[in-house]
Order: sequence, then structure tokens, then C-alpha cells
Amino acid sequence: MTFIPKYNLIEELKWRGLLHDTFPGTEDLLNKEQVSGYVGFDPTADSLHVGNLVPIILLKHLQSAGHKPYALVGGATGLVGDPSGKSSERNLLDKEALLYNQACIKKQLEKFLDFGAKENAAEMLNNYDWFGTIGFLDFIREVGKHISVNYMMAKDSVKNRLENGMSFTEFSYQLIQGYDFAHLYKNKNCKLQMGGSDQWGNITTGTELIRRMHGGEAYALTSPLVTKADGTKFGKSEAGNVWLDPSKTSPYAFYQFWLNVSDVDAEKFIKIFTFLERNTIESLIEEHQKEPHLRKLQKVLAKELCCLVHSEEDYEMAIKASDVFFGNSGAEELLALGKLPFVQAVEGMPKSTLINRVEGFPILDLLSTDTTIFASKGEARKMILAGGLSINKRKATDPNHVITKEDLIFEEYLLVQKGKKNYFLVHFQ
RNA sequence: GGGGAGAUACUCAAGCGGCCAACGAGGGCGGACUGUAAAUCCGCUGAUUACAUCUUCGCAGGUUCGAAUCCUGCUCUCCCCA
Repeated sequence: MTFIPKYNLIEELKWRGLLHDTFPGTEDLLNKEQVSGYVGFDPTADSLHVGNLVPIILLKHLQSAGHKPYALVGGATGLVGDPSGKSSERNLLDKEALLYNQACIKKQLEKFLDFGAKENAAEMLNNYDWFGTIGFLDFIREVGKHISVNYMMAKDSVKNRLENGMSFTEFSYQLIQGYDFAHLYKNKNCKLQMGGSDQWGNITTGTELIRRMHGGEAYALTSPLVTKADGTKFGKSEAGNVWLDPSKTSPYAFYQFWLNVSDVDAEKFIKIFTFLERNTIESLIEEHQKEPHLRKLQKVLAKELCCLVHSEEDYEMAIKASDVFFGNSGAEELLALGKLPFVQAVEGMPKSTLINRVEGFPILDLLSTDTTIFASKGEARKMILAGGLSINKRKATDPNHVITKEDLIFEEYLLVQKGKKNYFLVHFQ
């Protein structure tokens, strides 16, 4: 039976800016047979974040080109800790947290791939399943014997750490990850490992192991690190990491993250993060350049990602809330939003909870003493006098105002707005 | 070991007896404009009960009606000669 890929994966990834490097022969392999490929995800947190989207997208492309994707949760590798890109030794996570993280990540990954496909259903793996039972002695006899320390020391991830030191634990990481690849090669006929460019060293240790242990040929494909034009780190908002878990980063905040991408980055990101076709993207870019103020690219980008990671309903809600928070609408529209969408939109905002008092809160105390919205009363006062503070979308003008029940929205909230886009929520109980 | 220069607010950097909560620049925050952008312009940027008061200019003392500014000691930094 001859295999014909749905499309040339390498070509596709190339124009999208998702290709950094490949092993020689990878393209030929992908064009002549159905390939099983995998990506590993570290359970360092209880949720994936936007930075993990790239490897997820690689898997999706692999699957839609007709190949078979494996998503590997690093239950074992997480116990050790990948030194790649780290300048110092990290603390080990405790086993319970890791188990919890693995479960969370597994659940998230399940959303993105098709596990019911006939020809090339995705599969989920956890490397703890094969590492958990290997003893240390067996491992160093059967695996360690094939790789020289000299070879391991030559990797950037190790070299960069020789000055400041590195534990044996982290040093051996590449062997563990390398063995994953060898194990999957042997047991799942998995010939391809994908990942970020920082994984190159770990991946090549894997292909080397496969050659020495099984006399086989394996392949690799990496994507570049996602960068922003202004040089700041991708994947962070003012509130910190942008997570895929809606309880850690609300769909509204997630939508906002993509909407606020700069013009230059939007052109780049729409290729990387969406599955829109080439001509669709090209005409979108053209439209955007003609009428940049409409920010069509950002809107499409935010929509696609919001729908991919969350849902259409979440997207609709995010748009509604965005209109209220950033459009020209005022206090009336805020009320008209209704309590439920309001609560969803304010999720992820800096928040303070206060016990309601009958006599009310002098506004300056509320802003600086009862909450940490301002560092001092003086600052809060100046902001009010400068016209930079709104309460529930209504400009505050009187620094001596006392907040009482009448000021609350939906009877329990106070939406404090500092400047244009800094919102804080005060919840009264 | 000898000689010299310096330490000022988030950073750089003026000030050298009262007019100093301390010039100016950068950064940060806010306002106007705009695309929830960039650029530009304007304002704020020690605290407080804001008329006014209080605590700040490496640290500790001293002189003086009055000190970031003068004197003494200490700590630290930089430079030059051995």
C-alpha cells in the first residue's frame, strides 16, 4: 500500500515559519510513508501555556498531513528536570505535584488532537509507564553504555553549565529523554521527534541511541523559538504567564492577549498559530496593511486561538466583554452586560475581597489601605484629580467620596479602572 | 603603603549654607490624540489629616538661627604612584 501525504508537511511548516531545523532525510521520509512522530511535554505546571502551543500545533499539522501523532507527557523526565536553556540548577518538583500536573496536562492535550481518526488516530503516552519499572543498574548497563560522557558533555545544555555546576541528575536528563525516543522507536515504530529548537540536543541523543541500540535511523524536526519584534518575551502578559487553563487565564484575558499583539507580530503569529490557508492569510495581511486601524489580523488571530483553546461561546463572551471594557461604552453598557458575563470577564483581574461595612469606605482608604491598587493615598488622590480613575466605568472626581452600597455593581462588585486598561476588581461580601 | 576623586530619589545626573522634597534626562504612571498601536504634546512621579506639616541627599556625630551643601570619625566605590 502506497502512502500519499495530504500535504508536504515540511513545505507547510516552512512557509508558516514553524521550521527551524530538520534531520537529513526527514522530508523524504514524510513523503513516502506514514510516519509516527511525537512531542514531549514537561509537567512543570498544572497547565500548559501559550508557549506550549507551538509543539501542539506541530502535532496537529503532523496529523492533518496524514501521519500519526503521539503526545507524550513527561512523567519520568519531569522527575529529573530538563537543563536545556536553564542557567542554574532547579529544584525538583515533588512527586505528588507532578502526578497532579501530568493529569492536568494530559486532559488539556486531549482537546487538540483527533483520537478517533481511522488511519492515524492520535495517542497519548506517559514515559513514566516505561521508566517506572526500569532499575538504575539496568538503565546504566543497557542505555548508558551506548553513549559516552564526552558526547553528552558536548551538548550546549551541558556545556553552558560547566562553569556554574550542574547535578548528575540534570546531566543525565538527555539520556532519559533519548531513551524515550529509542523506546518509542522500538515499540511504536516512531521515527520522528519534534519540538522547540532548544530540544535539538536532547533529540539527537535519542537518534544516536536508536542507531547504537537498534541500528535504526530516526529523524527530527524542530521549530524556532517564538519571539516578539520588540524583544520582550513571548507568552507573558502583565498578569504573568498566559495559560491555556481557563481557570488560570480566563478566556477573556486569553482573547485580550492575542488581540494586543503588535502589527509585525500579528503577521508572523497568524501563520504560526492558526490553521488558516495560505491564500486566506495572505489576503488578510494585505487587507490589514491597507487598513491597519481595523486590526483585522489581531481580531482573526484572537478568534482562531480563542476557539481552538477554549470555545466559540467563550469567544463570543470575550468579544462582548471587550466591547464594554475597551469600547466607548460607559456605566449603562456595563450593567447591560449582565452579571454572568461580567463575572467571567473580570476573572483573572487583580482582585481584592472585602467585608462590607455599613458606614462605607472612604475612597482613598479603599484604594490604598484596604486594597493594594495604589501604593499610597497621595497617589490615589493624584490619580483622581488627574482624571485617571473610574469606578464602574464612571469617572471618579471627588477624592473625599465615601463608597457605600449604592456604588456597587450587581450589589457586590466595584470595578476600579486606573487609566485606560488597568482594571481591578473589589468584591464585597 | 602613599596620594587623589566620589557616594544625591527607580536609573543617570545637577546642586556646594537659607529661594531644596532637591535642576535636568531616562524610566514608570496618568491625560489628549489614536487602532485597547506607534509617534507626538501635556501633567504627575517621598509621605500625611494636603491651607499646611512630617521624614529624606552613604553612616554616626558636630558647627550654625538655619546643612544635601561646612567640620570630625566610620563604611564603601573609583583613579594614580609604589
